[in-house]
Amino acid sequence: MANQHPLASLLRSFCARTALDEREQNIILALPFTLRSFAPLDYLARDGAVPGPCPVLVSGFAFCQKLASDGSRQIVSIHIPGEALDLQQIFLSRGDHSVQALTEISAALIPRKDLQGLVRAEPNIATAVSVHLEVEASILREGMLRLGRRSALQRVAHLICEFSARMYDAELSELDQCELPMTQEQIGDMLGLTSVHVNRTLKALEVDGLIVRNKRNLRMPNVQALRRIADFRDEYLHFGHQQGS
Amino acid sequence: MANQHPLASLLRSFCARTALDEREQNIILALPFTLRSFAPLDYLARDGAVPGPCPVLVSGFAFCQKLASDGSRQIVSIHIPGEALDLQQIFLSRGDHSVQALTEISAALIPRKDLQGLVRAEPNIATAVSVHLEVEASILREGMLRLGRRSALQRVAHLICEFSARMYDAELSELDQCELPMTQEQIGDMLGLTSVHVNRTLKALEVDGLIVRNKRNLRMPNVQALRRIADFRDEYLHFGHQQGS
DNA sequence: CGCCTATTTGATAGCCGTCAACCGGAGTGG
DNA sequence: CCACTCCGGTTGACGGCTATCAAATAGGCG
Repeated sequence: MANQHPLASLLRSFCARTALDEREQNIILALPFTLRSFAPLDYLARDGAVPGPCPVLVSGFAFCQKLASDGSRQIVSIHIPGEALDLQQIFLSRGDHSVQALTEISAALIPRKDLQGLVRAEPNIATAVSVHLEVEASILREGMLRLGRRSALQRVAHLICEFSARMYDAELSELDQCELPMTQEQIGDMLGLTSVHVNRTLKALEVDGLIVRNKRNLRMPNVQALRRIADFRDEYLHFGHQQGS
Repeated sequence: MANQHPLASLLRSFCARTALDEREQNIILALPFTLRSFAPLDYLARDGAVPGPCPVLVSGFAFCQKLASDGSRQIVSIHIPGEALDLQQIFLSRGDHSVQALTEISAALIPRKDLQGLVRAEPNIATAVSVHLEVEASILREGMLRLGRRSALQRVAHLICEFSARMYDAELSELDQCELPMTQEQIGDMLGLTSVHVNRTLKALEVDGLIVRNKRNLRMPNVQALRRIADFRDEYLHFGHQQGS
């Protein structure tokens, strides 16, 4: 029932990290929005443009990217159902990155004015939004460590660990199994590698028995071992009830 | 006069991006804090620890870092005087990165409770804090592009451009000149390079006439050319009056 | 003066990028 | 139904950028 509301899973992730009473929860669920579908690679926001309404992913996957002037792409984040896509920019007048659909998606578009008003009027909800921003920033920092200081094998393994951990936390998959919604080229654009090398690296992980592949579906027979070689610890994802004292 | 208040430059950067009236400005200046000095490499916050009071840099430089389990370090951000160091974590119960002094610094330590109370009671100030978080996140995303998709030469040039642009915006240096407060090893830890290669790269920039070095003091005879090869555009820093509509 | 750290330079190795070709499945149109 | 096309995935050969190892220089400080 509650799970059928398009914003239910966003609310769920807010409540997991910040205490919200019933009235506040209902205010979030009462936010105005319009549901819209997007095809793969459709833009939900453009780098340099004035931000539009804030999209919340109802189903499907999306990513944020930046382009270098030589055309090379860096995917800076990937988003799973239930996540807000553009909270990063509710108060900025220009986008600093683009947001694109990775798969077919359905998104609830919330007018920025309403979100801004909510943040002004409701301190607890404002806190929840700040926590959301802080967790996203934490994931970005871990992404920098991944890009700057890890080998290709570690990067790919780490991405798999992070993605499956987030999917598991959102109750969207098992911990030892997930379906990566990206092409190998997109994985490369996320990890600072070429698609060719991503391919070789996935194969190496498979030869080592750390993953089993079937198309883009991955099974991890030994999650502990995979996390060890990836140097993955999930603290930076700030799962669970993390309200500070 | 106002510039002598330890929080004056933080307030200044808030006001540059978010409209705050005089009452609100005075509330910020009335925040309780204790001034403290730190020696280079002293910790202001530790990865995994419960966050303490929030430090605001009054003088000197600081950085945030994460460690991989093999001991290699990734510096994820560098901070200049006037910046808040740990707003990222005011609402989180565990730090996800460490904060260390880069040089001798003086910091105003603000109790987290007071900051949290401020954010709850003052919507405009809460907005200013959110904008601060969003700008920091934007810098992290550009950092990911730098790490993932740029050559060593571009990375070093880009870092110089970013640092000098931020120092210039804070009115702490000229646009074509700055003093990098980091060792070459720390620059490497920021850019995903070794100190040896940073050294060679700095030399290459100097041979190309893009920088002139005197110890750690840099002069950029041709800022435009340096920015071009760095692929640096300052929009991601969200300078100026950026309050969204 | 002597120690320690930061910088500089050289030689070598290796990870990953580049280029190129081929494969395989899905969709399309004849 | 089958040929064609296209995109994503796979594999091999080769090269280059950057790491690694090593050593020498320079500067700061007791």
